Amino acid sequence: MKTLRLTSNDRAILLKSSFLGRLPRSTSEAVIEDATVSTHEEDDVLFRQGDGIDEVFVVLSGLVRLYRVGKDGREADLAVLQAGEVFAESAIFLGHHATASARAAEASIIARLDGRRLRQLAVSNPDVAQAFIELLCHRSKMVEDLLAQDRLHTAPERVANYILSNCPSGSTSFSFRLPFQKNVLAGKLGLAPEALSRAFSKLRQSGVVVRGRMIEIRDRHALERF
Amino acid sequence: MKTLRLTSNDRAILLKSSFLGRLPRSTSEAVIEDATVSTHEEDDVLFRQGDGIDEVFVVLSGLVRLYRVGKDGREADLAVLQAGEVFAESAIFLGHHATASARAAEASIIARLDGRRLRQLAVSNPDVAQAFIELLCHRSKMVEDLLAQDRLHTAPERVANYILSNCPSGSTSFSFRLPFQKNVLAGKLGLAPEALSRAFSKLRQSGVVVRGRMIEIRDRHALERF
DNA sequence: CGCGTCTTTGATGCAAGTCAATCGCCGTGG
DNA sequence: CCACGGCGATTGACTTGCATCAAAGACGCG
Repeated sequence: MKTLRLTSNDRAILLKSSFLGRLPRSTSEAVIEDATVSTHEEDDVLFRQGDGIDEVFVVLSGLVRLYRVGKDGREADLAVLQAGEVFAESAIFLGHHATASARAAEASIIARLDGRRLRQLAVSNPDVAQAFIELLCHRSKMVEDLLAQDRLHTAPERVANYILSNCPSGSTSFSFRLPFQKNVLAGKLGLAPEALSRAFSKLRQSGVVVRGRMIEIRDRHALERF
Repeated sequence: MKTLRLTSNDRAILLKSSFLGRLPRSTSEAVIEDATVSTHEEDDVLFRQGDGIDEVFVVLSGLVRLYRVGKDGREADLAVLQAGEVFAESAIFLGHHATASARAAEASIIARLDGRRLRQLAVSNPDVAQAFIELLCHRSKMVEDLLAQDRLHTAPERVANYILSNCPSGSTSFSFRLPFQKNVLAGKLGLAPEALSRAFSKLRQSGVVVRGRMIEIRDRHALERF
């Protein structure tokens, strides 16, 4: 891990991030004033569940997995975060402890915003408070979605829903590129990699073609019925 | 369902609720000024996923299940809420749509707080914004906990953890009363009732005795090891 | 071209859901 | 007071979905 300065590209991503993107430009510029940046290699651990942290993290590039570990060492993903996404935001309000561990799933660049300063801003500036509230609402909804998927759907159904969520509702046929390795997708969906593979091959008969990271949907409606 | 006025007992519960309890007394008194109250019988639906709602709900007495339904009609619980707990708080910030359905799991009394007024307060009063932020942080953590439990632990382990979470860490032996029917507990843990039953009987050999709603733990440490 | 890594496929085992039958508890009414 | 009926809880038998282990196949990169 190496610490460095903010490039102008980094600034652009920060300003469009799921948190700062909700703020008026002047405010967000002020917030990133003292941001720090660090680079991490694949598999670097950013923090562990229970660690004391007082920062909010933003992915500038790369991929971060948020997970909990069971006592046998297995890791269950709670979220997979891409450029522009924010994480660990509740730690700064909740006893300054990480509620999960975080690890780079590929080489990544991460920005950190000081927790104390953000808390001050949240009281003095209603826009900042509002942005936090909306961010947290989205976070809750994300996790609720995951939980509901886990409890209601089988592996092929979860995969179908994931594909559909990456698919514009207009067109009947469509194709897109997975934003990460199948390995990581499996984790995000709460599946073993083998189960993901089998799910894909079951979906082939509903018109889903997988080649490498490219996913092709021949008939959106066949998938929805699934 | 019947609408009625706030009793003084209701007020006391509201003021200690997970949301209003974080506010200075003068503020929280103002917030509940225009609260409305309604009673519901067991199995009454309060709202369905996707319904337009612009209120925050507080359980005054009884029990409410928050759930999503799969397309086969099965219901997966996202939370089970008791007196003093707040729900649907993110709807008022997130497009005024319920992200889940809610149903009384037993006869219940529910208070409603006007969404528009709360949003106004959240911008004008930093304390209110802060209370929302903390509430949402807790909500996220709750759901994350559930997801992690589902993904990392077997049924008996989840039940053991549930028991431990109702158990003071000091004493080695302990007993308590389930706050609701086993049926409901099963739903909350993401299990079929039969699976919960089997889990309990597996835990008997670790010193857990179940009689009706009473749970008795003979040796806390045996459970922790499980 | 060859090697390592990611992915797929196959075989097997276990956890939990489902269906069905029984049990226990409690309240009702004879 | 006891018999009955109803409902929640338990138990058993079976099925299913997924994890796991092992091996082979595909892909990318040096």
